[in-house]
Amino acid sequence: MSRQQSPSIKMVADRAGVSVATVSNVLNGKPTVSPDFARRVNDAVRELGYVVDLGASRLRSRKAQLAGVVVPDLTNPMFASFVSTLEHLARLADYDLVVVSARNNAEEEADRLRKIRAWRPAGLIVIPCDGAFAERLPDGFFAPVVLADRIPDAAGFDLIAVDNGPSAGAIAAHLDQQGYEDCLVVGTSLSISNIRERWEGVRASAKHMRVEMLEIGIDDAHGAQLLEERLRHRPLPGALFSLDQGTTLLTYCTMAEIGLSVPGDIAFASFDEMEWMRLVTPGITTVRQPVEEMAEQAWALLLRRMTGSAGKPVTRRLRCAVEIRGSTPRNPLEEAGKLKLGGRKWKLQGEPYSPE
Amino acid sequence: MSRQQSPSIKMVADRAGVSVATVSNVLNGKPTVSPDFARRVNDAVRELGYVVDLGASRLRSRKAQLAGVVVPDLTNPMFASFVSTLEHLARLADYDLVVVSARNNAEEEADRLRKIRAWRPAGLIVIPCDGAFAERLPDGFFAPVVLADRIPDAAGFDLIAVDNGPSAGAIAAHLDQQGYEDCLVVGTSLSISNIRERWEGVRASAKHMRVEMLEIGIDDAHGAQLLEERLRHRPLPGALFSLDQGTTLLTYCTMAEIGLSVPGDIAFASFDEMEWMRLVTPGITTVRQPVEEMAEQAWALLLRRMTGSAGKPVTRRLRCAVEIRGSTPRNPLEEAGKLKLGGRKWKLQGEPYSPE
DNA sequence: ATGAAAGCGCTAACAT
DNA sequence: ATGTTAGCGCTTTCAT
Repeated sequence: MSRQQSPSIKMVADRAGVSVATVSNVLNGKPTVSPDFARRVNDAVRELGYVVDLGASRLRSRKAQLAGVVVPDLTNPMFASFVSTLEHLARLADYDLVVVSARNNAEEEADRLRKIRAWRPAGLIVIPCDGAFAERLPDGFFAPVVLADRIPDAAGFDLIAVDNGPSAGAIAAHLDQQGYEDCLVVGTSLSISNIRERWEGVRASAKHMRVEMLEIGIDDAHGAQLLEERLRHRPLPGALFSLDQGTTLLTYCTMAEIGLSVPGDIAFASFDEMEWMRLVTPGITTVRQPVEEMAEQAWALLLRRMTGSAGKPVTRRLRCAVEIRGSTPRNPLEEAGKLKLGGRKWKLQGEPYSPE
Repeated sequence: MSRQQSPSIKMVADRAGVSVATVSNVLNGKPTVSPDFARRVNDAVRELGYVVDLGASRLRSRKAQLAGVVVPDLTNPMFASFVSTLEHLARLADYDLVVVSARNNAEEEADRLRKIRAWRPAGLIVIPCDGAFAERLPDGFFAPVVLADRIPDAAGFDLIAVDNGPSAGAIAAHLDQQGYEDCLVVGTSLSISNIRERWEGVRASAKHMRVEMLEIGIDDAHGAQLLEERLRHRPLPGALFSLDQGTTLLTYCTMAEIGLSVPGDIAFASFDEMEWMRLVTPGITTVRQPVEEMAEQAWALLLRRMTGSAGKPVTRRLRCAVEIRGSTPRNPLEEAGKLKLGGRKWKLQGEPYSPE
């Protein structure tokens, strides 16, 4: 197999019998080319299978039309969906995208962030690994950055996230109204802004219900152990609310393993929707995040910056949908006549809002 | 916000008081630079936050160190995992990756394939949308291409896939041994090589059991209708085997909607493992594909080609694991004493093999 | 060991 | 309307 070279603009020019400038003009749709020349160029392009060299083109024209995307983990369906939507939007705007995953590792994120600069992107969309993102951004990063999903410790970035607090609060209020007296809230770590906001939301909204937070960390094995200890301890809380995808999976499996049935022994709700949640019986009550919309807003914010808009960093929050299912029924243990609310389906909807 | 330029090698050279050639030599680890100069250069690099411009570097050095990856759909967890593994491997080999999704659309795939040439990748790993892939590859594509997961109609590519036939056959044999007399096999379309191979595998391995193929296409709404029609028709088959992820989801929901219980009314098995399959009760019997290994092999094959290895296209097949769960119990309707086999857990494992 | 200069493929300014 | 030429940021001879 002989490794051939890609044809260059020079070869196209020679074959069409014109100058390279004319080829470039045809390719870039400059209106000053005669139809005859244009045809000859297009023929040559087709015959050679010529495609412009983006690297060279960008180098010379100083036009970027390239954005970078950094996510914590591509195998997380939420982030995959985020990236997929961005890809679509970028294509519509005739931008290229360089996508990298930090593989859930802050060091690797720092490395990717450094490396991605080598592509000279016109802008960056990042879902940071954790709040310390700003420290990992190489200083003197010259392109605009839009952060999504997770809130960094440091200000100064355009930001798009969901309304973690109110949404988690809606679940807590629901459990409250269903008559549960205590709720175990489980999440990886309060050092992650999302988890912190959700926990605060729960605390603010649980009127009658006692709430208790359990941080299980990122290590699944250790987390499962902590969780199992708590679930074997008595009294067992009436309800369990898990604050992120990984924790939900771990929790659901752990409960099954130690023989706790949902909702017979314990009610169960989750932040983050997964497809199996409507397949199991009963279905799991969840908060569904508007991932596509988050991607759209992130792209809109970045595009604004890349096309030169200045001004103070913007923060936008999107509303989530709360999906009430069978895993959080009216508390059967509750004393009769105590609370009489508890609808079957809520939906927080309406325009996204900007807190400031 | 003043949009600053990224620093150039020239600025580094000026600041360090050396020539650009020396800076380049330091950056590329050439051994001929004196320690003193190297230090001055490194200091300047750090102070300016300089990162090489990959576009310019690649243009001049004619070194690629860049591979393209095209998958049908990033939101499919299997493909996401494939990409994530590739990303890791590429990084280890100091390659960059350009990842694009065809968004389940052959036209878009063709477009991305054309577009990705502009990056001048040294090679391509593609999971094609369908068998007609070769027609969509621009002629005169100058880089080596490795195809994964799906087999194209035309030969001439390095190929890595799973042993669809034997694995699907193992499920069919299992159902057979469990005493089911007829099995409805459901998949999107036999025009997709995977589905075709799986169906052939089923046909070859079902000894006593009658098998029937239902193609439901890629349009979910229409597919659900076809499936519902068949499932309302009597006699209902004793077992259902769904051949791909999308179909499995659709099938499982449709069965639930029309009130068929698994395995009470019908046994159920699926090709492709999803996380919820061990969470529902009973668990779903599945074939689990070795996605990571497929990515590793794909990368190994491509790397071989990119580093100049010639020779005939290679085809490799990987073994899948068959996971027997509660959704395919011994057939309760079966006449006593007819068949007495049916173990609880199979695993096809061992070295991957190459059929030729 | 270091620097000057050429040139990768392309676009843009300018000349014709 | 077309061609000529300079030069984007970098690496690589080739002098020194």
